[in-house]
Order: sequence, then C-alpha cells, then structure tokens
Amino acid sequence: MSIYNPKEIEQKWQKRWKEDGLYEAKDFAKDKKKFYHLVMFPYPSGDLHIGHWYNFVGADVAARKKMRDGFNVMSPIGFDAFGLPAENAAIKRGIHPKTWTYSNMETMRGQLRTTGTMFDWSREVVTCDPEYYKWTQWMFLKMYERGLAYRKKAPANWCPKDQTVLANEQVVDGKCERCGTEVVQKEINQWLFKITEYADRLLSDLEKLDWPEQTKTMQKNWIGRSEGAIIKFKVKSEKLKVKEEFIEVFTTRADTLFGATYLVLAPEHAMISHLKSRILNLSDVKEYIENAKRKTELERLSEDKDKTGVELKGVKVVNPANGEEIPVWISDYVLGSYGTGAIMAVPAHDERDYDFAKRYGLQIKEVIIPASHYADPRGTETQIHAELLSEAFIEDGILTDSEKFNGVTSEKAREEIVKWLEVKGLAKKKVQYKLRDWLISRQRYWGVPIPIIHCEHCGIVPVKESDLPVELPEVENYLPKEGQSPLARSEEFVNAKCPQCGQNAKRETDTMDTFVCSSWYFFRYADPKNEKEFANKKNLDYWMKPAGVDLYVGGAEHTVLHLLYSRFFTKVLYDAGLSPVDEPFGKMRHQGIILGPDGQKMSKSKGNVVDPDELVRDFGADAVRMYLLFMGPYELGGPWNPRGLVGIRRFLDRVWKISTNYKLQTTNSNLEILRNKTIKKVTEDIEDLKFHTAIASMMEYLNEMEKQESINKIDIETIIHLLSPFAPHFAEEIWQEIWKNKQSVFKEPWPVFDPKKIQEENISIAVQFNGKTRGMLNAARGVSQSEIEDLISRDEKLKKYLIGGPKKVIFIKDKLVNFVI
RNA sequence: GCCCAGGUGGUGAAAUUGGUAAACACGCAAGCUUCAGGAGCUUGUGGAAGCAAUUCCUUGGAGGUUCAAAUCCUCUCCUGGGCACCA
Repeated sequence: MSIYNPKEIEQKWQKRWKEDGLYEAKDFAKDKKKFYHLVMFPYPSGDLHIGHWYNFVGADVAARKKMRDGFNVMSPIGFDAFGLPAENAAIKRGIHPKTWTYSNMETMRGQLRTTGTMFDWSREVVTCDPEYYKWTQWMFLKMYERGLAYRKKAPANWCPKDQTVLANEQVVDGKCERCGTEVVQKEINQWLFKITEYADRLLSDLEKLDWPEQTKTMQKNWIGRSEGAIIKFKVKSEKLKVKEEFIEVFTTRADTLFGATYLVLAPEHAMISHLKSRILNLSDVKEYIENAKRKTELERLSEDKDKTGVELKGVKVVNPANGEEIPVWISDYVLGSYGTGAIMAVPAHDERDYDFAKRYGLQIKEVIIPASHYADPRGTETQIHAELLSEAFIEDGILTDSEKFNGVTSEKAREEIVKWLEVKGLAKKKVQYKLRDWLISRQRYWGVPIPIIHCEHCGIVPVKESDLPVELPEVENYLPKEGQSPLARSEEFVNAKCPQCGQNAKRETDTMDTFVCSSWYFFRYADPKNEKEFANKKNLDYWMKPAGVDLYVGGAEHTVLHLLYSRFFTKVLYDAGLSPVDEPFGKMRHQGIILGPDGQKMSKSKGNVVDPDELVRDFGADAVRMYLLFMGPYELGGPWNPRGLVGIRRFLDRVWKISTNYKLQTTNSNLEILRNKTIKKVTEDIEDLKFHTAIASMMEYLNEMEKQESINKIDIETIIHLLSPFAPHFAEEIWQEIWKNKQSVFKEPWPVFDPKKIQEENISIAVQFNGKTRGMLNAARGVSQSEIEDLISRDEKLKKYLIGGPKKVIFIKDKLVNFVI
C-alpha cells in the first residue's frame, strides 16, 4: 500500500500534462463543441496570492468539468503587464520597469503551475510585449478613424512642487504621496474615448447578458440614463443693449420649476469668468474657486453636511416660469462634469438644495404637495407651508403655487411645462447620462505610447499602420516631466517626421490607460501569434460565436470599469466589422474576496497575508484547491481559517486509502441510490459554481462507503471521477498510476446518473401539531393521508396530541402532515 | 449621504426555494491506539432543565402575513463592499 504524497505526484503530473499538451485548445476542432473559458488575467505584482488561487482554482474546476463533458475547452492565461507599480519600483529601487515586470511574471508563471490549473500556456498574452501592444495601438487608430478618440483639456491631479501629474492612488489626504505638497487640479490636454456615444447600447444590451444582477444594476447606475430637460435662465442685465445671455440647467424635475429660488453653478463653470465684470464680490468668488480646485472630485462629494458656496453678487437670473429674479450661487456640490454644470435649486423638493438653502437662508418655496394632502382641486390653498417643512418633499405629487399648472400631477407637469417653454425657446427635452467619456491619457512611462504625431503644418496626424508598433524608448528618469510623460525626456522618441508632409514633427508622449490593454485581450487569445491582424476572422468566429466568452470568472472589483470598457471595445469592433459579436462575455460570475484570518483585507502592512506556497508545501496543491472551495459559497469569499485545511487533507487521505487498498465486492453496491444522488449533486453544483456543497456531498458519499463491509469498485471509481476537477493530480495518479488506465482521466467521460435511481423508497414524514414538529414517521413513498392518520392514531407518542380532534389537517405528500388543533 | 450585499451553534457553513433548522467540515470532550505527538480511529457535541423518556428556547432585534417563516412583508439595529451629493 502506498502513501499519499502530494508533493511528488503533483510535480510529476504538472510536468506530464505540459509535455502531453493536454490542455492546449485546438482551433476548429471538428468533433467537439468549443468552450471559451476565461479568467481575468493577473497583474504581475510579484507573487501569486491566495486571492489569485481562489479565482483561478474555482474557474478551473468548472473548466475541467467542461473538458470531461467532451468540450474543446480553451482556458488561456496571460499578464496585464503595464501599470504604475512597475514605475514605482523603478523610481524607488532603480530597477527598469521592464526588468521588474518580466521577472515578476517569471516567478508567477512558476507559481501558477503549482495551482494545477489547466491553463493553455501556448496562448499566453503579455500586454507589454510590443507584439501585443502593436495591436493596442492599432485599436487606438481604429477609434481615431471612427471619430471616437479625441483630445481636450481635462483636469488631472497636479503636484505643484514635483511638477508632476499624480494618479488618484498617489494622492493621500489631498497631498502628494512623495513630498506632501497639497495637490491641485490642473487642466491639461488629454486624449479621451467617446464611450458616451455607446451609452444607450451599453445600457440596453445588459439585458441579453447572463451576469449577476448586482453587476448589471451597478453598470446601469454607472451609465445612469435619466430623462429630463434643459431649461434656460436668462441672465438679468442692467444694460439693455447687451446681447441676451442664458444659463442652461439640466433637470429631471421640470415640474418643480416654479419652486426654483436660486441657481447654482459649478466652480469651473465657464459663465463665471464671462460674468466677471458684473460680480461685485469677485475676490470672494475667486477664493472659493481656488479652494475648490484643491479638492479632488471624491473629496468634494464626500463632504456630507457642510455644503459651502458663495453668491455671485450683482448677478441675477430670471426664472422662465414666473419671471421672478433669483440669485446665482457657486458651490462645489455641483459638478462641472455632469449635465450643464449648473442646476436650478428647488430647496423645497430636493434634499441637497434644502440643506444649502437652510445654511445660507435662501428662500424655500413649496410647489408640490403630496397627493394625500391635496384638498382644494384648484390648488389655491397650500396644505403644508414651506417654512414648516422640516425636510424636502422629494416625491411626486400635485402642483401648487404654479400658476396655470396648479392641480396638475408631477408626471404630467414635467411634460407640459417643458412643452410650454419650448415654444418660447426656453426649454427642450434631454436624455442625460452620468457616464463620461473615457480619459485614456496617462503622463507615465510604463504604458502603450499613443500612436499620434503632432505636426506644425498638418496638426494631429495618426502614425501609419505599417509603422506600428511605436516602441517605448529607453529613458533614464521615470518621473513625469513638467506635466508631460517621461517619454518627453527622450529626444530620439519625440522627434519624428510627419507621416503626411514629411517635415519635422513631435510625437505624442502620453501613454494609454492600462484598461485599454485589457479591453480587448480576450480577442487576442483566439489567435495570439498572428502578426498580420489582431486576430483572424475565422478564429474569432470559432471562439467568440455565438455569445462571446462562454464563462468569464473574476473579481467583483471590476463590475464597472474593466467590464464596461471591454463591452465598449467589443461594440466598436463589431460596428467596424471586426468582431463577430457585440458583447464580449455572455456569461460571467464573480468570486468573493479571501480576507486575512483577522477578517481584514490582506495586506503586507497588516501582516495578515496568507502564503499559498507554504500551504502547498504542507498539504499539497489539491488540498489547498479543495479547501479554498470548501470554505463557503464561491461568490462570497471570507476570512481565511488556517485550521480547516486538515479536514480536506484527511478526506483525501481516506479516499487514497480505499482507492489503493480496497476489497472488491462482486455483488451490487448498496449505495446505488446515494451514488446516483451524489453524481447529480456534484454535476449540478459545479455548473452553478457551488463547489462547497459539491465537496460536502462527496464527503457524505465517502462516509457511507466506509460504513459498508466491503466496497464496490463502481463507488470508488465514481468518487475519483467526481473528485477529478477538484483534485486533478490526485485523481490522475489513482486513475493512471494506481489503476493502470491508459489515458488521462480528463479524457474520460463524466459519470452520468440515472434519474430513476435517485429516489429512496422509504421516506420519513414530519408530524406537526399546530406547526410544531412532534415526531417523524417512516413510510413508503406515496403514502396517503388516511394511511398516515391511521399510523398516528396507533403511535403511542403521537396519538396523545390528537385528543379533542383536529380542526384542520394539512397534508403535503411525502413530506409532512400538520394537524391544527 | 446614496447604492449593493450580508447577519443562522465556539468557527466556516447547509437548508430540496414557504414544509424535520444546523447537512458537511473545523474546533472541543471522552475513550482506544501510539515510546511520544499538533498523527490515526470510535463516540458525543445548538442552549437551558432532567438519571431518563421528555419539555422549553433558538436563524441580529421588534412587529406582521400563514396551518407552517432562516426563507415573504413593514420598521429597526449592526457588518462588509461600492460611490460620481448626478440635479
């Protein structure tokens, strides 16, 4: 009898699988259906952590099951290799970002092997390889060609001392991470992708996706479609001859227009400098704007209670509904990036406006009454008075104090008021999205250079496709230079010839957001070595049809950005006739987050990081795989409990023991029903990614098996088959080495269950009195109510409850009987 | 402040989706085995009372619907995650 030695057999099988190319997916396999199975490719941060294991191992179980179901499974892997940490390492420790990245990848490749995952390494994709980023640049050119890439001034975090642009991550408490200087917002010229052009489709196509509902909801909220209206407020002018000026606001509550008692502009609103000469308290206003510039957007929004603002004294606007002159304020609770950057404030019917009005003593005028309080059909009498309002009434109701619209419902008034003003040219309907265009410019070194040349004569000129890739130059200093990317330090890189006129010109020095690289990588896996195209159409048709990736598994932290950007890219490529599908990931699931043993997020500084390598050494990769999945629901994650792992190892030891040392029983197994039940349970649970209950049911099966006097071969074989996706090395060793089978267990068909054989003939029925269970009765399946009642009347323990006779009897076949006394 | 998850034994959790609450595992206790063990095996293990049969209580809290609620509804309190005060 041999002893289960995971270290030895795991290394052996990892090597054999690699040599045999067992997991290399074939393009266009004729005898099998394809299954494109994808995990989010990792960032090469240095070490593979337990969270990667959790993600990859869960997904791997599902993939292996598909393989055993006879699919041509492609389960590729690669690295999302551009990004800030490489640059930080370079700056701090003087290592070239490339050296740092490639050495991390090498480490992680080795660690990935030890997970026993069936990744097809022959398709590996690395986003910082010029062979890959050539096509990222090509994607940029496609965007540019289609009018979806454009340049404009956009704010960036700016450290005045270091003269550099900072990522949000590098801003700590509003200060520069490196030098502690207060960070300000600075407008610089940057590149954006027009994702807003796809807002409607990104929203409506969510419907056809098999994704978790919460994720869809989050994307919906992120896109944030709202129907409303643009309303124009005329700026009151002393001088009659001045051309008419208007401030436009966006509102979804045109019904409250008569209650608009002031206007608020975002501090960055263009109108402010335009009105400069008329503002009496200009120095106060300027000071406020300067202060606002110091705050990041997040900070502006996280200040809950103390909304601040300044009135633009000397400026008034006219409420187009009732002709009243109302004041204009600026406040940073209004964002320049949403809508028109200006709002009409209706303090009686909006919480934020209410708070602001209370703070600054502004007029609160109630114009909507709850329908239940509305008494006078003509609305001349207000039932609640604004002064008495203790909070804003934000729901729909009936209009009051709104002249000819009194008595009209909010819903109707929204339409009618806009129509009424539209005739005068003062309003129009508008669909507004929260979604903003995607800012892809980064003033950094370690990213894909944007393939653009700035020519004095021709303007912005794209690099010719035949000149791709524009390779990253060698530089010595990776710090951004005066607001420009470190690429600006390389004369050789910057100076180029204009592709149009051939004269001296300068290259764009910004690099692209790394999300651009990861927005199309799943296409590349279909044809990773193609030098002529990002992927061949035939390959794309084969792997991506009919609904994109068949299963995508990754963290919930990507519910918005990565997933939305990938969907956007796919739609653009689809429109250009370059993708066979307009959605990349037909089915997607998230795994949960593994927390440290203390219930906190794992981090090196907290010292609660779990090292998978150590666990593998002590218990074997198969046990680590199984334990991770046994801990709880896959989508939940949770704190790591270092003690539980021995339970799984014990289980594997026991399976090993009976598999290598069993006495064959020739008669039929007593466990036929349980065997069929277990196959059903494990099969269905893997499909649903409910790994923990699948493992529990295998444990129950083994427990029963061990209670038998002798064990039947079919039961042991079944458990090895069921175990194979979870503990692949273990199952392969028993299947091929111990039992001397000729081919891999992963080429064997998956066990099937007989639906007729999953029902026990004898069942137990719960006997309840007034809903309380007082006992159980054993009976044959399908037993009738009268038979049960008869049994109870003869049962010593139960019959006493029946004294007085039941008023009512509820009988659920094969489950319970409940007597209401 | 808003949005999304989630609260079940000492711990991770399960519950056929409204029908026996606590499967499976960890831990703990006792016993066996071992030179010894942080190894293995057996048994027990939600709480309270009782020698026991048994009884009562129990799914964050308070109400409600129902013959029957961990599951559905209302309110409320915590915990985790996300966020862009979106007009």
